[in-house]
Order: sequence, then structure tokens, then C-alpha cells
Amino acid sequence: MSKATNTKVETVRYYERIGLLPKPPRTAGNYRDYGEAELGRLSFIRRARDLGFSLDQVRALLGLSDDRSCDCAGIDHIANEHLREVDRKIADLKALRRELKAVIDSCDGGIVADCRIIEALAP
Amino acid sequence: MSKATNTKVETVRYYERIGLLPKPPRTAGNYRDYGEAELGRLSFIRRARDLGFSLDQVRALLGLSDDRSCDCAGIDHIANEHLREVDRKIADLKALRRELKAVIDSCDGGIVADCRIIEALAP
DNA sequence: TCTAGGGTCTGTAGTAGCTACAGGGTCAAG
DNA sequence: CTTGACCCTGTAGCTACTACAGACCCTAGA
Repeated sequence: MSKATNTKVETVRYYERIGLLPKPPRTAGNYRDYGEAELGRLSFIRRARDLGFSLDQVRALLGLSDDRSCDCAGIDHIANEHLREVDRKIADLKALRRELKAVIDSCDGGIVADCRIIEALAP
Repeated sequence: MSKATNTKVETVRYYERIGLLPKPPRTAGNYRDYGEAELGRLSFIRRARDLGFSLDQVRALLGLSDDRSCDCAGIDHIANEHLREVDRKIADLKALRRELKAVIDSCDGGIVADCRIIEALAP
């Protein structure tokens, strides 16, 4: 299952420990014995993680997706909140990038004593 | 000093513990007794952190900035590497945002069983 | 002089999300 | 029957802090 989902074995066990994956039955040799359901669940987790959802959000999504007859407003809500978070991060990084670029561009070589980067960082 | 640099007291002590700040002399009552030099150093650290440099990068910058007669290519290198990192992060987040948006847009309400978000996350 | 309130001190443990061992057990192939 | 590749548990490490507990100190007011 680890290979099928491109997940490290330790990560799978970690997900089990924090309750994202159920404790599976064991083989005679005490190996975890996963079926299709767990594979699907892990794939879901991985895909959501790839989209940047936090483990708490993934947990919520899994909970909501279990009740197939509920309406999907809750799911929509989590996804949109995450989208806003991502937008915020992009904006923050762009602002940071601008500032960093300005600091870097101000330096035109020479010795440290004259370095504008150091100067820009100093108080 | 904590107030002057808008840094939590615990963070200052943390920087001392990991060797970013020197162990300062103590007052009679065992309080840390900081001077101007430490204030400058902490300001430098905070500013660099605000620009997204890692603590390791900050450590390197501090080390390089100590030798005022060296040329500032090393500093330039660290800063530019960080800039590239930031650019990479922005690109990654934008790609993620696109994908996330597509997933969200595909859903037009209804019950969970028909939810395209869940469907898009499932294997 | 006492006391209340703010600060500080050390040390430890917690956060997110894994990752990396150590030291053992299991299993299939040769 | 051994070798090598997997699995098992449990614990500690990573980043960059943050949050206590339980002690101590210092100053201002009654």
C-alpha cells in the first residue's frame, strides 16, 4: 500500500497512530493486512495533502465524506477556506520577494563593510 | 530587548540556546544584561527572519558579516539562493492554487455522494 | 515592613508532519 | 539453511518557536 500510494511506510503508520487510518487486521506474522477500502482512504489523504490541506482539514473532509447523503456545503467550506489561505500565502510570499529583491539589488559587490545587504539587515 | 525588537522573551532565550545570541553577563539578580551590540544582533536576526531566511542562513549571514574586510560574494550567494527558493515556493503555490480552484469549481452543490470535490480527491 | 503585581529564571514539553533510526521478527528465494 | 528484503515497535530527531510550571526578583504603594 505504501508503494501504491507513493507514501513512506513510516508515514502510513503515522497516519494510523493519529487516527487517520484505521488499525487494520494483522496476518499470522503480525503484518498489517490492508484492503481496498484502506487503499482508497490513503489515496484520498495523499491527494488532499498534495493539494495542501492540513491533516486536521483532511480529517474533517474524511468525516464529511463518510455521510454520503449530507449536502456538500461543509466540504465546500473547507476547500474554499483553504483556497483563501493559499491566496494569502502567495500574496505574502510575493511581498517578501519584492523586499528581498530590493535588498539584493542594492548590493553591487565589494567588501562586506560596504555590503548593502548587510546594511539593509542591520538596525 | 524583547520589547525593542518585538520578539517574545522565550524566543530570545531560544536564540541564545542555539547559539545565535551570545550568553550575556548577568545582573546581581541573575537577569540577562544586554547591551547595544546584542540589540543590534537580535534586530539583524529578526529582520533576516522576516525576509524568510532560515536560522541556518541567518547564522551564516552573521558569520560572514563579522569579517568586514571579506568580499560580499558569500552574502550575495545566500541571498540569491533564498530568492530562488522563494520563487520556487511561489510557483508551487500557484500551481497548487490552480488545481485546487479547478477542484472547487467542479462542484455545484448537492449531496456529498455527488460532490465533485470528494470525487476529485478519491482515487 | 509587608504585600501585591509585574517581571525574570530554569527546565521541560508541546506544535505540524513527518523521517530516521535501533533492535528485533518474518518470509520467500536459492 | 542462509541471505536479503521486507515488516514490527518504540523512540528520538527535524524547524522555529511557544507555553507552561514552579521558583525567584524587584519595585511601588499601604
